[in-house]
Amino acid sequence: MSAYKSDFLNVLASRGFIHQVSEPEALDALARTSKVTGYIGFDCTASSLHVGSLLPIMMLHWMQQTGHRPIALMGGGTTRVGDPSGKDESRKLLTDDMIAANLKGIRAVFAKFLKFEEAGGNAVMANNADWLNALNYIDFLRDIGRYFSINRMLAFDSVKLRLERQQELSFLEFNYMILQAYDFVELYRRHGCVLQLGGSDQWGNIVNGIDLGRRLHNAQLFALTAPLITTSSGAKMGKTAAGAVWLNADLVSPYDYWQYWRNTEDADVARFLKLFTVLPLDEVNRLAGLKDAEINEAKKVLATEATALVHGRAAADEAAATARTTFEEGGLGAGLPTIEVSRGELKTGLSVLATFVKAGLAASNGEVRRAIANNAILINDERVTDEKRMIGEADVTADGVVKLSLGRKRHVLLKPI
RNA sequence: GGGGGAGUGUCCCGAGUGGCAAAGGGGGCGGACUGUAAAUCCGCUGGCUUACGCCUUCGUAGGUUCGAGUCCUACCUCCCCCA
Repeated sequence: MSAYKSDFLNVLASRGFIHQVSEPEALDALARTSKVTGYIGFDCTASSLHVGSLLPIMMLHWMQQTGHRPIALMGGGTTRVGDPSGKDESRKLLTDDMIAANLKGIRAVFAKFLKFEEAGGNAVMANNADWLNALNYIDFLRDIGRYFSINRMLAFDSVKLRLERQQELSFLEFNYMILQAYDFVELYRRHGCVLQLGGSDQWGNIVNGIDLGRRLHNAQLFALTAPLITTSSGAKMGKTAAGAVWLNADLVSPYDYWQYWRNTEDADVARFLKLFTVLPLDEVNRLAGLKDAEINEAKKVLATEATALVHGRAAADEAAATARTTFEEGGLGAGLPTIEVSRGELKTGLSVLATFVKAGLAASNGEVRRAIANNAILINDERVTDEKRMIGEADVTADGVVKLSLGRKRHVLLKPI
């Protein structure tokens, strides 16, 4: 199904990771005969990566699995500049403290997907602040800047779009692509890295690095980009009403993470199984063949496997079990999100409005009121019609909790302590 | 430096004659139908309030007015034309 001879490109291609490759034959040959070192840069713009970043991480994972060496590059330096690619407006400048904190949050995720030295693997974690922060402006301009043509930079999409839409592009951001190109070359020097992977929007930035490598060291470097993943309905991956689907457990619980994947649209199941799980393709194809209601089985596998990658097998199984008792048996899943209240408060009685807000199911009392009017509020699976309804000790079930539901999908347990 | 235009509901786009909590989309949430899917239809989509109502909101700060998103002044930001 794919024309590649190397395991590396074969696996990526057959699982749907490849959008564009520069000089595919040469890279294929290289990957067949030697250990390739490749990297992806991750900017530290938030305290956690989200589902959107999963695709590049999976590429690094497969890279290592097929016998090569992945580098996860933290953008400690480039985040101080801000990548204009795909952005309509300038990003707010992050303070160095924020960047440092974000970097810390992001870093931990990689150990789940890659084997670093401490785990007996060859994966490398790097931070471009290590070399970018030390640059001297004049030296940099003379050594690197001389190779960049403004004429050509203006033609890059990330720049062109801003100019065409008459949106501000600061000189600071304009320099991002130069720094990213420099990163590539620096990693080539330090680690013999010859491949940069990334999302399709990174193509231009990566190609710049290839050019620079050729000019400075006569090196042959390669680019490989992944397609932009949207759902079949065209929505971007990883955004829900509650916000981004973060990978860190303190931001999105394994249960909610599992639910995110469980609710995948039918048309996306096969594609997502290939991209976001490590199941063998045979198994993926079998699951993808399921039709109609049976495809729900495939969705559960997708949810559990995807959750296991990020949060571990135990958490994934627990999320699956919670979902089963909650949705299929109509019972109380022990793993549902839980909030605690004192018995004293419960004895006095809690208002429905305040409690649902406290449970995070609604943002304001008004929202709960509207939800009640829409028949969306349930206590112990019983519809609430009176917004003055109080929650008291009598509502505590035999399981020792009160089940709060917004609609049929979102549940929170209220636990007296 | 001169002339012209723009900034709207804290997700986005976008209408707005002095009576405006502010049209219409998209997105999101909920309901019906289903399979925790899609499509479709319906409802909701500033805060507080049982409610009358009160409060906050149209770039910022003042002003005119019974009343300002709308008119006036200054300022900020962006865009276009001229220099």
